[in-house]
Amino acid sequence: MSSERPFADALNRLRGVELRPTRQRLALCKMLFEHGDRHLTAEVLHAEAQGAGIKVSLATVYNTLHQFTDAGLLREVIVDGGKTYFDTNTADHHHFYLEDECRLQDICGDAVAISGLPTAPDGTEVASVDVIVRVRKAQ
Amino acid sequence: MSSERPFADALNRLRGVELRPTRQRLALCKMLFEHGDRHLTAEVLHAEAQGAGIKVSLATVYNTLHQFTDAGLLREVIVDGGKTYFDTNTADHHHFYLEDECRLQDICGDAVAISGLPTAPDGTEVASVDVIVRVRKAQ
DNA sequence: GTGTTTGCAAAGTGTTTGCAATTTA
DNA sequence: TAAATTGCAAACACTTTGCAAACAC
Repeated sequence: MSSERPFADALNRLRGVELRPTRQRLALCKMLFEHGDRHLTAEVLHAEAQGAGIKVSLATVYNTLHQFTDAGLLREVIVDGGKTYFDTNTADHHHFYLEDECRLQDICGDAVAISGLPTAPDGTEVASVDVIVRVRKAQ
Repeated sequence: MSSERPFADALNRLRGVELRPTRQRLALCKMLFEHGDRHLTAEVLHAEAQGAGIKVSLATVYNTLHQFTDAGLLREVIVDGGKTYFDTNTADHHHFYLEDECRLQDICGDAVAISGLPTAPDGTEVASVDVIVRVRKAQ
């Protein structure tokens, strides 16, 4: 969620993770976090930036999304080969994947419990548990 | 699991789903189902076939894997952008994903229970519920 | 000024496709 | 022989990379 000072918010967010607030990063940060939780691909964010008259190259969008992910501002979600979604919600939660629309929808993590999982294979530890509920148009 | 007549098994399997038992399909079917549950990419299966002296093109491996998947002999697993794994276990189950090795390991579905999932979004129905436990080398 | 970031275009990866030649029934 | 299948090479979608020019501090 964002306050009513999107530029100041974006600036603070970047400062918080020690990324230089360049024009491109500020603009992308603003678009990403201004309107609640979002699930975007690099291409979609790039198109959105173009549409808003912001000059950013696709390569920079990719770089920025990965920097934000490394900094913990975003989370990557893999549901569909050959496409990467970036989720602005970094809290513990799961996803519906609407196959017909190639769209993600959050499932709040608090309500969901998974029981009966075996312990991680020898020598490994759990990094994350992802639940993806694939749904499609009811027949 | 397979009997001790891998060629006969492969033949029966193909007949069961009404796919012509061509030399390539027979060979791939045999490799896939002869040795218990496997998680393979097209490239790996292709390399394995080459190694065994079987002449198959990569394109045919892709086609065949998709035909087998459509026929219900295989299941696709997506865990890693830009790579598709095919799982010879079509029973309801989940996966560990060993990130360091890019390798999948089955989690039997019987033991695992997921509670608290909300109902599918309006107008949709659940196609599948995939749980992926990402693990990495314990530090 | 110095080091960081950007944009472009090229390269990379995994996958799909069109079509002539081959194989299966 | 008719229809299905194969293999090749080209095309494809998405992503990453190298490097010179532009920018932030």
